[in-house]
Amino acid sequence: MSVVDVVKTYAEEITLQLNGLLNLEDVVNLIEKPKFEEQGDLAFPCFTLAKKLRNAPNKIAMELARKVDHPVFEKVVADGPYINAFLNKEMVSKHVLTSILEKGESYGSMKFGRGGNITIDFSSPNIAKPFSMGHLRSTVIGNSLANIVEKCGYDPIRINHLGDWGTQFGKLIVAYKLWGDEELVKEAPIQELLKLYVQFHKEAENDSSLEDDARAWFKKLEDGNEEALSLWKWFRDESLKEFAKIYDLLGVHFDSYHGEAFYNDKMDQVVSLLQESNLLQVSDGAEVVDLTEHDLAPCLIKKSDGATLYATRDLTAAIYRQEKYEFEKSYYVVGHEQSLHFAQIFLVLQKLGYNWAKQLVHIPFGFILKDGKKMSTRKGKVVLLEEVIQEAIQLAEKSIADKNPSLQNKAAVAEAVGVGAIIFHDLKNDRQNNIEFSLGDMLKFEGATGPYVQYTHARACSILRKANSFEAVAITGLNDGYSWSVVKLLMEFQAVIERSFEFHAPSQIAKYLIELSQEFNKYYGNVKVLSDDEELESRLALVKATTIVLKEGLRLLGVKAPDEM
RNA sequence: GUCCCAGUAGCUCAGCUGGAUAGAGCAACAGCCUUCUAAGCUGUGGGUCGCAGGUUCGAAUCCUGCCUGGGACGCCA
Repeated sequence: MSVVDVVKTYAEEITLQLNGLLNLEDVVNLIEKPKFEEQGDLAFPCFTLAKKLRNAPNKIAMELARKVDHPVFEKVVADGPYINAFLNKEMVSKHVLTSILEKGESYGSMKFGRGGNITIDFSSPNIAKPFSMGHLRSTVIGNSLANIVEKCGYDPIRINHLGDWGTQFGKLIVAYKLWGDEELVKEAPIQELLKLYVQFHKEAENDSSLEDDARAWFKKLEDGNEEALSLWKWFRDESLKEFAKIYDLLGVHFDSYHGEAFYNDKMDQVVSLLQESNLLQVSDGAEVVDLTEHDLAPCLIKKSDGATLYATRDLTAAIYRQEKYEFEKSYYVVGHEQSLHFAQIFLVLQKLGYNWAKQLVHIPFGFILKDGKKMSTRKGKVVLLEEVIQEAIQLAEKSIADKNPSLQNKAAVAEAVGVGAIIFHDLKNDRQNNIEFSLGDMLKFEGATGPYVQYTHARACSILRKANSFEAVAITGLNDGYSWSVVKLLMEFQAVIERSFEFHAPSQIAKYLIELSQEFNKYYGNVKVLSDDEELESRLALVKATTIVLKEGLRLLGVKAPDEM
């Protein structure tokens, strides 16, 4: 049983009394959650009816409330212009708890995706640059969306579209040849390459010929020049090793690491396709697709020196992915600053006659700001993710030493808590918000945080461990207000997942988990679970069901839920 | 200049497909561990929902204009 079921029942009962004035769907859409606990569990506002019947909403509510009757409702009352229904706590909680225990971690799973593929392009860090806080957002949002989509019955294809191609490599090669040192690079590849990259931009401010050299070297790379290629490969390998450490810590994996370079030999076809379709125009020596009819700037396909651009690769990648995966949807979890770029390539694909272009979705997110401004790699202004993660883990270790020194496998728990804090901090707010970088906020373990949810889960697990035996056979349902608040939230789980899918919003789940934790902690503080009476089994069922939903919800965010902490 | 995103409590944010008395967390203050993990719970104070119009029985929510912050706007990605 879920909210959807009880809402439907309520709507059916109301519709029955309306003689076709409103259809079932209208009524379902009108039903809302009352604002205050004492107003009941479901509310139906009578304003629309008032208009149709030309009668006062309060009167209509009074009349209807008298007529609606169903065993699942304890009572139905008129409250001003609303008809408020109070659910039968015992009956509903019995159903909800039994169903969660039966389904276990598959509670809340849906099948509407019917196994269709959804490709998710996320993380996509740039080779030879450090994995910054900025990439964290794409990584955790994309990873969570993959989990959510899977929970809805789709098959997610996790794609790490590595930034392993482009003029930046020309810059890097120039910088390395001018100032680089093989030994230093071998010792600390990412730091050293970043230094070279930053130095390049500094020197290029006074010497614009460097930019020309960089473009030339990138052209050589694209044409298969051996020296360029071997340097490129070396930079790439070293970077991937570094990234693997981070992904391991975050618990993220990919189905494909095909980055930009992978499409290098596939772009010609796409360019010819554009030509055949008469979409290409020459403008200032570059080849572009004009988009003025859509009020957009033209999409650049080839530079005046014949080298390709970002758009060329993304067009090629989209076509390749459709051919290979036949996706039903294709997500791009990429920063908000690239909105124009994606609008352009989606339009170009449509102009090429691809119907599936409608299934492409750019999922933008806000920046991580430093002092109110976007962080810039070019100036070396980055905060390294790995350092932040390590710091979080150390803090978690300290916390454990302080609060639970006898804990087993401390290291694993500290990692789960530290990493959980960072992931949760990123996911709990709307994607679109810019975030001012704050180490303090990320490392907070109290209040609305990942560790708070994890802690709630661990507490609940602890009760279950202390219960002598728990067969879950004698669940009779619960009737008190504290457990009811928890049960009501438990039955909303599926609806929350659906909403997070619809809006590509992991934050919906994070907010929900906070709320569930708060209600459970109130319950914990007010009700003694382990006391021996006839409701013991039902209370244990509530506790067990809560652990299931908390753990599964955290999993959808990519956060672990230790049994003890 | 054009376009996109945002503006809600001291701070960080929910609420935004219109509905009842605008909510959390942090910070401040005051309580609660001989009883299931105090990373917790309870209480207090704190708001012209950026501003001005409009639509509506009803607007933080929808529309228009303006202000503020961030971003994008051709050879970076």
